[in-house]
Amino acid sequence: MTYLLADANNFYASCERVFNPKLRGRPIVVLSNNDGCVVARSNEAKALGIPMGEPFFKIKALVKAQQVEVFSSNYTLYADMSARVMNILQAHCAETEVYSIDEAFLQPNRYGATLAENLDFASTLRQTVLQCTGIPISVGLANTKTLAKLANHLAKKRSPNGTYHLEASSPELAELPIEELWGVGAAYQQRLAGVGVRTVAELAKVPETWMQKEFGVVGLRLLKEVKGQACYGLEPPVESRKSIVVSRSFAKDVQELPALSEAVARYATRLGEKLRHYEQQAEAITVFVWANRFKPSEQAALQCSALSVELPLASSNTNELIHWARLLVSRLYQSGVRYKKAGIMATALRPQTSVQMNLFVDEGASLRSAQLMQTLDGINRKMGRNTVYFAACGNKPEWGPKAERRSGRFTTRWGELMRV
DNA sequence: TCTGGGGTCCTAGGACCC
DNA sequence: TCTGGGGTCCTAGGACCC
Repeated sequence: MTYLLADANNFYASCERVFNPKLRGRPIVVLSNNDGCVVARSNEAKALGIPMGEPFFKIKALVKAQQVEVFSSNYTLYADMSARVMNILQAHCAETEVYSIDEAFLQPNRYGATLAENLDFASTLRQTVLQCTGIPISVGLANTKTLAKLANHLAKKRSPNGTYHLEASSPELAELPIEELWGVGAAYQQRLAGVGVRTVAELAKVPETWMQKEFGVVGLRLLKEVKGQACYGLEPPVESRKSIVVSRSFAKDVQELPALSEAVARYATRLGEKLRHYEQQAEAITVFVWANRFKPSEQAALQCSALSVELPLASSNTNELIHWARLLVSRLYQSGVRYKKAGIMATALRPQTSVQMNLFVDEGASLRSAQLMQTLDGINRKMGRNTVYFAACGNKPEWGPKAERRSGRFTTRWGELMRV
């Protein structure tokens, strides 16, 4: 069985380039929320030595000197471009697993195809996506997902036509450091380096019993996948999430309870929208607050604190979510702490349709509030997010999000169509 | 001055039960 | 002297991913 991993090259940067041809050949970086960190770089930006995840303020001088093009995240645009790419992949492959916004595992239509035929298929697929969307992708081929990911990495680095094939016996594995492997993060890398395992080929020689003892079933599967034994298949799309989180950093530290409370009310609003969008209700919510970890004076214990509550009745109602969120945040709040970030998480999710009755709850009222939410969502969908919102969310706060360099939402907003 | 956001899975340990 | 054993469920924390 052959797995293909199709992965867009520098996806966010490529999206920006599609709508602005002047950006061709230029260094581009895309920033995270609040214009905080670098989350995507064009090849030219990588060549300038800008690392992934670098705080923006640290590269401002370089950006100016090298005339790097800088963009705030435009997730509306990226999500729409992603859908276009995925549609094409799905149209050409028998089986697909959309793994993230910019990558998908695929299986081609034909069984028993030769390697040459599969490589040819991958190359054609790449051409098609580029032609139809303007997004360049690379395709890795292998008989396990882990090796296909690795092959994709090589396709980007070494292959002129953006495709690459690997197998367990490929000599390249001796040159590839283990941290390039899907499933090896900083902790695994360190522990493996501690016993002298530094390359993928070295990992492949480790006894399975040792691996299982030290790294559990996750480690064992990793090892087997590297040796060419598939442990993971294509996953069907998840029909319901297990948790939903909304969290944001503040553009400025927040020290007062009313401001913190407003922020959490906004996140609760967004959480309600997401829950209703997925037709789910939460049985419990958790509120988090983070002290600014870059201010050494804060007590370490306060870096992140959280409180949860079980809702009396599973809900996706913004009004109720705000009510409980404000209660939790008022109990978490400590004066004198500089808060940098807050968030809210819905857990114990259940489908919206299964109505849980409760003797002490007025059903008529909950029906009316469901209608209110529908109306609210309808207006905000039509007129733009936050056209109508709860007073608890406040107005134009100081801590509010920063996105000073966002490009137009060219494909989803009539008012932001591309100008030529 | 400025440091992202949203997920999943696995494991260990405690509570509880028979 | 000597203090069961095994199962399930839940949660917190750690690891990973993009």
